[in-house]
Amino acid sequence: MISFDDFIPNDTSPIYLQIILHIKRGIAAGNVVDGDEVPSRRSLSALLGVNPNTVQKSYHILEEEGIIFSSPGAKSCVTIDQQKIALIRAQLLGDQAKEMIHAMKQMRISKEEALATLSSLWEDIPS
Amino acid sequence: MISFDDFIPNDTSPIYLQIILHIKRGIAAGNVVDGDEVPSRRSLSALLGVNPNTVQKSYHILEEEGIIFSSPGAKSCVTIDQQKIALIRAQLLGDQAKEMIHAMKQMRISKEEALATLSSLWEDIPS
Amino acid sequence: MISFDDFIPNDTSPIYLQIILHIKRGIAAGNVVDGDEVPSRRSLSALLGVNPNTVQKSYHILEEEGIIFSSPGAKSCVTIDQQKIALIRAQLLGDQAKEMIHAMKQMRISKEEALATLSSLWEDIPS
Amino acid sequence: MISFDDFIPNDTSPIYLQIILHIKRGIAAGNVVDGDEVPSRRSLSALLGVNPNTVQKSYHILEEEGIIFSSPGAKSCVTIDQQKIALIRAQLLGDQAKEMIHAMKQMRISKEEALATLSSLWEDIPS
DNA sequence: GTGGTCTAGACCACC
DNA sequence: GTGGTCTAGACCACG
Repeated sequence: MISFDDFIPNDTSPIYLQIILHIKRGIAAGNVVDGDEVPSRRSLSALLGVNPNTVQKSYHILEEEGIIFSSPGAKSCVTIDQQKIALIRAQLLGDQAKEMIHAMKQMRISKEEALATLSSLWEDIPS
Repeated sequence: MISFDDFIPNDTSPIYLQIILHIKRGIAAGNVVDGDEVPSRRSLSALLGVNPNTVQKSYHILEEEGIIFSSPGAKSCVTIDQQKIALIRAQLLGDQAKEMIHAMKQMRISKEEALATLSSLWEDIPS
Repeated sequence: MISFDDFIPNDTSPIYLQIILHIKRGIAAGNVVDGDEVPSRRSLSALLGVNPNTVQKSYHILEEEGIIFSSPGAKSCVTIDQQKIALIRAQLLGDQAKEMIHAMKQMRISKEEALATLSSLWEDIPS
Repeated sequence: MISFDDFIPNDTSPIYLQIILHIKRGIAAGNVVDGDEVPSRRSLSALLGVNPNTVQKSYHILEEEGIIFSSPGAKSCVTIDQQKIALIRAQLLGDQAKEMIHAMKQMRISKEEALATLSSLWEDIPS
């Protein structure tokens, strides 16, 4: 089951997109296997303190992307194989790295300073 | 004059925030000195393909933060000293690094793999 | 519920200010009591033929003045006591009278003619 | 010559409309006769502390309404007869009275209180 | 359905 | 030309 303990909402991006991203990252982390359940709309909305509709919207999009599968009355579950997981992981990792590099270059920060900063802050961020 | 050639819009964050971030990164890069002009609302909005009002909102917030100065009929300009620049740079660098680390940890990606990915992609991203 | 049947838009003053004025006059008239609902942004904008955003602006200002109270998803309502009502009434009455007198004096119209004109037209204006 | 000593700008209506109204009221007051000069663009803009373009806009509209007449190089002057003056006066007086009555009725203020308020404040407003 | 925000286009006043 | 404001329409999150 995907954990949402480390979900940190930010208000510059729509919540439903943040939820999608969180779930994809959980999948990339290998925390889920094919057939795993996802939290129910009700329980997740209660946990995150958001509206059930918002969670519903996230799940609906993930369903359209073929990542989760719902059937009426039953729990929703993840439908994904190892290949897809690797793909998602590579995609998210690459995007994040590119965004970081782009930001650094806009600020004229050298590769060395960027890597050193990341390295020094690494332990400070809780898992 | 601050350049917007390398401005890459993304649609998950409000445009006016992206503009603010771009300008702050330009300041952090040392591309701007005290008294420098910023592009007019109209010219920048035409360049970015957005509404002048969106640029206006960005500039208004930057003005409230004491980073730019405007007066009716005249060009707006940057009002900033070296200390503020250093502060903005440290803030942006730290925030970006923390976001990267948070994403990596959510995906259970090790420090080594993260740094290696950044390193290998560094040259691919144009300045 | 406050009525907008007798709302007459004029195009020399911003609509959002006219809406604010109309609501304050309704309060001064005693048509509204503490806890009364105000029309929703959408319904009022449809009724007046303006954009919901324009109504939103009016309500936002009234909220800053402590006259109405809003919370997401719920209906907005009036928060006002008898003292505030008397204050608003006195303010609006005084302002209106002063503006009338100022206009009369600019046109060199005597007090007698002004009062006589008001008196003779009084019945012609529908409530 | 029309006086602008008692011109009191308010920021809820465009300045060029306020200037037009002021001139019309001056005409209604009988302060001008046919052929009278109006202040030059430059002098009036300096007096009111506004931009010459704004005064120009007011004069242009008055010209289209046939109230003032300009010819290149010469001073602009009022072209109006006694009949027109009476018409303008009646119009402005009626409009002002109607607006006052409408406001009073919206606030459920009686004719007696309205007249009494006007009467009591009359001397307080400077000519 | 509700309130709140973001983006868009037109207009006003100024240099 | 410049900055500033008002109105418009679409979208997000909530009850």
